[in-house]
Amino acid sequence: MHDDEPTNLTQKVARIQDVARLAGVSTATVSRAISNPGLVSEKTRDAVKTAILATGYRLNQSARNLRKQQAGAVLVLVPNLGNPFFSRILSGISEGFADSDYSVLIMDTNHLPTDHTGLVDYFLDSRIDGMISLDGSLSSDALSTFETMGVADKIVCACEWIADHDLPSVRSDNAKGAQLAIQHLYDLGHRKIAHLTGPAENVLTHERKDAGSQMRCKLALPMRSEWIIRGDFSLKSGQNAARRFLEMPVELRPTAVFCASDEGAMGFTSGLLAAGLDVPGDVSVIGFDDIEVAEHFVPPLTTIRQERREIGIAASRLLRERLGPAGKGRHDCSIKMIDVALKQRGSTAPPKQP
Amino acid sequence: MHDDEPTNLTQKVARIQDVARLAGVSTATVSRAISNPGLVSEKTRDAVKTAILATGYRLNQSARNLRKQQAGAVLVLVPNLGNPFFSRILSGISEGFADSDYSVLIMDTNHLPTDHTGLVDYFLDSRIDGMISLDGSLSSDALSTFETMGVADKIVCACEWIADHDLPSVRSDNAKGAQLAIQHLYDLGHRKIAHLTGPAENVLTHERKDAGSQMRCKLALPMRSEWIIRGDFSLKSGQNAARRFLEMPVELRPTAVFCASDEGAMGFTSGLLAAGLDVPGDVSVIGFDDIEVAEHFVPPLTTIRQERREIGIAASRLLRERLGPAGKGRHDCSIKMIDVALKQRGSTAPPKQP
DNA sequence: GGATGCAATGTAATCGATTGCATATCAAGA
DNA sequence: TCTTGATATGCAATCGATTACATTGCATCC
Repeated sequence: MHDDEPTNLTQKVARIQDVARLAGVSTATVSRAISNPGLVSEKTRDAVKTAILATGYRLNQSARNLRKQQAGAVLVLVPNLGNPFFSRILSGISEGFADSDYSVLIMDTNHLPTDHTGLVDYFLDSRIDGMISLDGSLSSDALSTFETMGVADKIVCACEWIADHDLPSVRSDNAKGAQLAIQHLYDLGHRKIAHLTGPAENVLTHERKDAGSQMRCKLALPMRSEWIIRGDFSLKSGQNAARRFLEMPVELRPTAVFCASDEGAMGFTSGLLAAGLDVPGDVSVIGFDDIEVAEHFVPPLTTIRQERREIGIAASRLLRERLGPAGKGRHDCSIKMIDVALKQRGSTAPPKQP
Repeated sequence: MHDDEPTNLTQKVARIQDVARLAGVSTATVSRAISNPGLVSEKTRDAVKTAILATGYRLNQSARNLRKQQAGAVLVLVPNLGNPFFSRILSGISEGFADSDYSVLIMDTNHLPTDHTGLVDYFLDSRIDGMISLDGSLSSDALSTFETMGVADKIVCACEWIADHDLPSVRSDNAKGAQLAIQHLYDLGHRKIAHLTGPAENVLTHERKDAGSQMRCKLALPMRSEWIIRGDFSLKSGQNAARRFLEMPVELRPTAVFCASDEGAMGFTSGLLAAGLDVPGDVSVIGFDDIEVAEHFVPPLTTIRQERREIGIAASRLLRERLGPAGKGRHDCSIKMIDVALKQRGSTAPPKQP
């Protein structure tokens, strides 16, 4: 009695029929006026436009999707939503799809069964048309399932990519980033430079470590195996690394550390500070990523900036190309490289005794 | 020539027709066997099951959605995806919908036009059936638009809620959290306790501040206006607060600070440490949220734990109830309160001179 | 004037599942 | 034997848009 509103129930939303009737044309014309305006005369187009406004018509996506045999959605796979590194990429992706008819689904692979084979069901159930994976650790099983089901060409990678598979991908110029980092430390006068790596199986880990090593080699810098400290991108692994660092005999300690991630760099720095060392006074630390907190860290973190929003936008563009009518038979392994830059802040300085 | 696979093109995916033919029944029966098994005899059910397996049939969600006049998706609004606080809630929500036919869309309100009125289009375009808002700052305009379009009863709030509107919501027991925090500091011997607030217009800010003040009042603790420091939940605002703290004459400085967020607490702590003070030696700091990094912070942060995954799960449950056939006419303003707990770690200790 | 071609529009089939209504079957009760 | 009712199933309309194909109108050219 107090919340019966029959008005809302009887007043159905307008369908394309209603628009057509009001505009004095057929539904086909209305449909064309909406999604292929070039095919309709200007007069008719206007009539349709007015009718749409008058009826408050809104296109029913479900109906369109059924007829067009599409899902109207894409899925984004994130290794860990709790990692703030991914947020900007996600917003870039959202932005990239904002002017499209695609909805963007986001899923955390952390909370998925480790066998990602089930993801193919999303395609098969026509829930998604395409996929962007920020996770380079998709199982090989999953990949081959995608291939046999013929959906592999609707997947693009961003940030991380999948070794031994030629999915198109968008990535930062990790090698250049590592070079910039080493070069920066070198220019400050550092000669004993350590590296805190990412997790063992990660593609980024190798890319950054190898490029860094090559650079040190090129600059004829000394290298010691203890100076490669295993980490996993996390704050905690950075703290562990600090412990390892402090265990080294003082004369063997590096004067600077290039960390494969900002979180690792921050954890490492915290660990050193807690032990009474000064950053950058005693040790210079440089990170990788330039996440939001990096510049608010104490000391503000020198790091390699990844243009995360750019990556997201580029990935969405890439996927949209592939999903569009043009990009059917494409199997070229395109790689879109996004530039990186050194952000010099307070965590790096010349060494005490050069 | 090298990647022509006509097999994949001709071999259409099975439709319900194909299953029906193979099982020797009508499509109606197949449909019922799938979504309302009780209506079908066991023998038929088995036959259908075998036929589904044999054909590799997968239900086409678009078709079902069109017929059932639903979108098969829900939208989650997040104030800021870059804030790791939300990740667990999101995974709780995902989990809550995992066994349903709903897809979960995630959207960052940060990157949306500030007038959220446009969100109603998602309903109108039949792209979503419901919405969970983690953002308490939805505009009043948007809310009334939702109401006039009759979709307000398909929205639930989580974490934050919307003042002056009676949307159902799931939230932590913020008042209890504030009380626990103050009580903890009191038990340690602190009498001069400051509070670092959240952003001014936020519902959580008021809830936590007011409950904290009441508690201090109840414990007959002194209160000074400088001891309420405005913040905005962010790391940076915590650092600013540290600056404010250090400007106070030493004799007026509180011995403990209850921060309305972990990020704020961490920023505040960094600021103090950078100035040479010790935490908890000189000042005890307690946060709110228990985000992942809290326990890896140096010192490990004492905080009020919110069961974020629980919140997400409860919110999804609440929304599913509302979307189900039963929950149509419900307009009760249900509030589901999730319990909080004190996590005692290393950032709080008895004051120096009690 | 008639053929030709293009532009604009209409007709109606189609996408694939769901479901109201009708029907068939069978057991129990009168 | 004939109802009656319950159970299981089938028929066919339906959801709302898209689009292949057909048609119309009109300008152009020989």
